[in-house]
Amino acid sequence: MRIGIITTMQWAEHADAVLREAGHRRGGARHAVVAALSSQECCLTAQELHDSLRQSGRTVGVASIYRVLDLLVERDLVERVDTGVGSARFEARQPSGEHHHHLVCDDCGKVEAFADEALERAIHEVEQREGARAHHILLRGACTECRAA
Amino acid sequence: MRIGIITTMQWAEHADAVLREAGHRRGGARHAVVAALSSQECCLTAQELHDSLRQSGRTVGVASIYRVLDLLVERDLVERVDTGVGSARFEARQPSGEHHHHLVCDDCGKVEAFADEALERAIHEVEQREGARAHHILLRGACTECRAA
DNA sequence: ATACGTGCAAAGTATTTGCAAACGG
DNA sequence: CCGTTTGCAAATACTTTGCACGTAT
Repeated sequence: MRIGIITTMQWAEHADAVLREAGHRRGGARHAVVAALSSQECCLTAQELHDSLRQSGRTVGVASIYRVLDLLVERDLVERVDTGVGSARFEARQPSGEHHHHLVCDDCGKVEAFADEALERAIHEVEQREGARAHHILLRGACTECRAA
Repeated sequence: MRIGIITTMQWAEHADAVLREAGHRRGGARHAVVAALSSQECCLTAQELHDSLRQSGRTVGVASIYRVLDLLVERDLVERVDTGVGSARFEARQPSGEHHHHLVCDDCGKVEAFADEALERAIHEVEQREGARAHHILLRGACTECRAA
């Protein structure tokens, strides 16, 4: 079970390697954004990244954050999630293909993760048939918190 | 096969009925937007709706278009599709539950529709399990045109 | 050394809001 | 009549771009 498995920790190195091979230099902003993304379970907005970096003492211009994210998305290193509520969200894409999808709360806009194997199998078939390279699924409903309240 | 089937033509009346029961009045802008959506197979942007209405001689303020769309989305009469490319898109939601999903072209940004029964079954189960009310699936890849080119 | 990366501020889109007039029930 | 709906313009939210400077290779 070791082959093909790349842990979250290793994602940052993987991203750096891909970009280096593509001829990109690694400035401070990109390094900080990649580090922040790699330590994150679920998707973040550009603003959240910006705030989180500032709190760790490394202020990065918001424009650089968007530019780095663009680059990462182009290379399929990061997935962009558009929930339709607030700004776009971004999360690291594991090269293993392992991933989850999201539920957006109708009430408070919060985003939760979910995963399902049968669903993945079904969508993988459709993906092949339609010649697509990637997919993303969005559920709408009440998040755990709003359901309880 | 007649029970439960509501055709596209009937969607407009259905929408009007739902909104009337909710205590909304039917002004000209809303009527025009509902009519435009009902005659449309696939999702449109607010701008496309605006242009299309102007061409049919009924100019509607863009703010009203957004307000009407908000109302329709709130009542689950319209589905909002965020492709991450350009603006949000909107399409009529058939009360029968019949619907399709979309593929966004990485190349030109065009949006194509697709449907799959097995996929619907799989996602329906997840929806139940997670307590969600709706779902939407986005594929990314090359559209028919860009694949040919 | 030299081109790429970065930050700032300005510009660009997409969408929402305030307000007064028009209009439906 | 009264409160909703509408259109306009202004405001806001998010993202991209221009440009001068820094810095990795």
